[in-house]
Amino acid sequence: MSELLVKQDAPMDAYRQLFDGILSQRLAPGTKLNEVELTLLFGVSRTLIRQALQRLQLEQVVEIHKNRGAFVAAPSPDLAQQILLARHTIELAVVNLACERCTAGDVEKLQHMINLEQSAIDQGDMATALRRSGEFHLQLAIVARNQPFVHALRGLISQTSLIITMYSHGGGNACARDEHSLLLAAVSAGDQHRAQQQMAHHLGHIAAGCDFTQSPQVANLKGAFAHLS
Amino acid sequence: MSELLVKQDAPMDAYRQLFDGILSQRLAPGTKLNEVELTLLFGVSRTLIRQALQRLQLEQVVEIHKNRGAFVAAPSPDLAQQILLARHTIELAVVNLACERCTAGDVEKLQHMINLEQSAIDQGDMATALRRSGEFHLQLAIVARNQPFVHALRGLISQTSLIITMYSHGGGNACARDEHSLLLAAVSAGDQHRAQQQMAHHLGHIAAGCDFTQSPQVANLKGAFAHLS
DNA sequence: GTACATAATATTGTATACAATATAATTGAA
DNA sequence: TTCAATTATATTGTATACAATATTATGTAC
Repeated sequence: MSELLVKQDAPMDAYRQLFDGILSQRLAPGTKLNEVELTLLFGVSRTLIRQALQRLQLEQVVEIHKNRGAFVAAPSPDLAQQILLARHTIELAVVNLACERCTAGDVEKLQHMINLEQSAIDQGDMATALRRSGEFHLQLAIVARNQPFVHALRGLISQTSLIITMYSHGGGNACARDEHSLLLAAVSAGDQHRAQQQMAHHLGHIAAGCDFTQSPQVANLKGAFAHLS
Repeated sequence: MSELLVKQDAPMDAYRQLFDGILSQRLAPGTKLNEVELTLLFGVSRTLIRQALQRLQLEQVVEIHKNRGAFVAAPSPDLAQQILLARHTIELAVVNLACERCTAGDVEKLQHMINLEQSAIDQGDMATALRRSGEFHLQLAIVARNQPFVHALRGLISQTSLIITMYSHGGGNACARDEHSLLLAAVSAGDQHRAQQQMAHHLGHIAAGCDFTQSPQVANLKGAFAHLS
């Protein structure tokens, strides 16, 4: 009976593996995503690989250059700031709605996600923590019951992960748990003003932890040097 | 020499034809989009048709049901209101940025688009007018110089067209030209407060022109009845 | 005639084959 | 050696072939 639950959705799997790889920082910004390599890695044909890549492109996590191939996105400093601004706008609206519509069940789920994020931090797994942090924010949009916001935020949160990878200098986001907890407290209390303040403060921290003045460190040379060993 | 300019980007063409068809209301919400039919219409293989359909799906203009096929999206009343709310939030932010960044060239381009929209109205071609109206709003986001907003609005504007097709009862959007002109005046003057007020008023008109209480009129039965004649 | 079961067809899902383009390697000349 | 031109290779773009699923049609029992 359990075998029935292992329904393998091949196209979704390829997409999700790539997505997780990027958000877990195993695939650095700028990395070339060779189609046949991915074929061998995931055991599906190029058709599905290309489907996954196109989807990731439309989420702005991957860039596809005609006849050149797909690359993990590497947002410029200018674009990065556009992304953070857009996120700011949408998340303020989201948290506002969430205050109105958050149920007891929602609070429980959000609290659970905070705990998961914290346990990743405790284990020193910052990549997982970053991914979980993003999932918390996305869950807020789900609680807000606005599908377009969920859709837009999915891309923006993913891109934020790339931005942090590229521009953040260290421990600026260690305080995330407290901030998420404070945010959840305000939301579950239905206090829109305080929730928006918390969200603005939280997103401000992310931006403050980044340095956009120096050119980004695109670490895609790693693979190019690997064959010399 | 002119032949060189006719560089046919096949995948984009298929996408654009479908997109225009939907936004010009030639393809009603709920219409089944048969892949081989589209193959014959556009003269490209199913590969490119499926690419275009996937892209339209990610813009939420098309729904794809596994093993069932693709359909022109038909947002429910609930989803429709989520879409209009999201659009409201983003367009207010956009118009705010546009006030700060609008150049003389931008004003000229926006004015030109208003004129195009008006000429379509004058000719009684409301489908084209609706499409041009959407292009004006999208151009505002371009003027705002925020790529994520452009990206999100592209989908939201397209979906709004579907919503108007499904739920709007007639001449509610005839006043569009005046409103766009007033909006442009405020933006080019850099008057953020007035521009936001105009935008809110304008989007309010769209929502006011719709009736979400009665169930939507999905006109995809037309084809089903055609063979009886 | 209706309802169900079964077979035929149509449609979508995935993999592969071929074409077009870009990248890398090789050769030759200055 | 260095640069350019050319060939060879690798990679992406598109079309087609086959597999899996859904839809429709047919037939039979009641």
